[in-house]
Amino acid sequence: MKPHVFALVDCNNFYVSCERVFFAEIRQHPVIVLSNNDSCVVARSNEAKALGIAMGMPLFKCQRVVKQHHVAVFSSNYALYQDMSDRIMAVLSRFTSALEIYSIDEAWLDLSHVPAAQCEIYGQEIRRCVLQETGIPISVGIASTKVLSKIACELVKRHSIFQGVLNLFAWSEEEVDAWLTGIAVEDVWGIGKQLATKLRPAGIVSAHTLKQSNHVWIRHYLNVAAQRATLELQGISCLPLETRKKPRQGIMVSRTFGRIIEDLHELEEAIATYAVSAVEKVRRQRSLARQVSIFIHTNPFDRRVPQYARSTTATLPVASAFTPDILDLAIALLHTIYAPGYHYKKAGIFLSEFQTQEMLQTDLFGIFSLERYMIQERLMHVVDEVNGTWGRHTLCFGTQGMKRSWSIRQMRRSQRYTTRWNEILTVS
DNA sequence: CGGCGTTAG
DNA sequence: TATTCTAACGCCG
Repeated sequence: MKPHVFALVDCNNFYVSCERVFFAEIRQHPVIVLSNNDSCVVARSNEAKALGIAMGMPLFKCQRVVKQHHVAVFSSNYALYQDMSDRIMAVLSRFTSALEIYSIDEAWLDLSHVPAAQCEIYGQEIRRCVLQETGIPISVGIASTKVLSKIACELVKRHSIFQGVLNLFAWSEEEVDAWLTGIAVEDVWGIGKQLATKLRPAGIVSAHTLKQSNHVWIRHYLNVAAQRATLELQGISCLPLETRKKPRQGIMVSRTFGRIIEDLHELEEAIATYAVSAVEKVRRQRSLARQVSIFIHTNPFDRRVPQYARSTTATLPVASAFTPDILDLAIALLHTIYAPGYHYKKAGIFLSEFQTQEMLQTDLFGIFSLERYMIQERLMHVVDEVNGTWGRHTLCFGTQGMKRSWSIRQMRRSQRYTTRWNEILTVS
């Protein structure tokens, strides 16, 4: 059997790179992108990393450095990033018959059809095309397992000598092991902080020492995830390419508010808004949800105010993707956990116990009106179409409110250059 | 089976 | 003034 050839494509500092595509002036400057409410740093350019700005750091903790070094700061613009991601994935799909889109900025390609000696050139060609067609720089790691291709990609980012592509097939085992010695064990994909803490007393500190250890012992001492990582380091592929996109098992929509909410009515607006969005996602993957959970809580970081956090769950008699069904239940649930007098800071909804639309139809004969179900489905389809074409808030439910003054604050969001005609880039 | 912890991006 | 959001999986009781 031919060995697998995995190529991991990882976009460099993805959100920052997206902003730089449309803003040439900041291409050599330190740049960061912030999370919702402009609170935490979620993406950094290399220059920003060099200034010591850490991932996940609250903005207020690095405000001094940001001012002093004129760091360009952006709110996150997910419409832009998702659209750029779609374009990149479309380019990648031309280079392989099996593409696994792993995240918004990462994908694996099966390169088994490419001779090992050609893989580096092939990777360079992928890189050139993505850069030319989208403006986004990428790193490519090529190896016989997913974990090794992750490490190859990491080495590419650490060492500019690789010029964006590293093919581990081109190296001897001794040479690969030498590189693995320089990778800390917690930087191996699947080994996080906690597992690394348990491995270190056993003398396992690097990717190389993990590779040298006995995978059965690792399995018992830690867990199956660490065992798989060990085997993959040894070149034994345990993590296959997963090209078939599986529907989500649960869908969560939650937000920290732009300000404190005390009023039940405003909490209703928030829960309603998140519920509408969650059911849209359920419909997009052609599922129906049976279980609805909601939660609300105060700001756990604020020691000065009394804390309150509750969640609750209910199950629909029949799974549904009809927004009013979920919305009514969510609001009823909210009434059961709301307590007046608290400063609420965050709320969310979690939908689960999915069924496919196809399965439900066969289960349903005789249980309830199929006719009514089909009318509801068509109504939701129209709503989705209108909102898809004219913007997310074109057709809303009354409970969502009109002002939504509690919603997230974004002071520095760039234009949605690629998805809104009225925000398209103009050249003068 | 539900709750919790860990990992990841 | 101020601390993201989402998802999967495995372990444990």
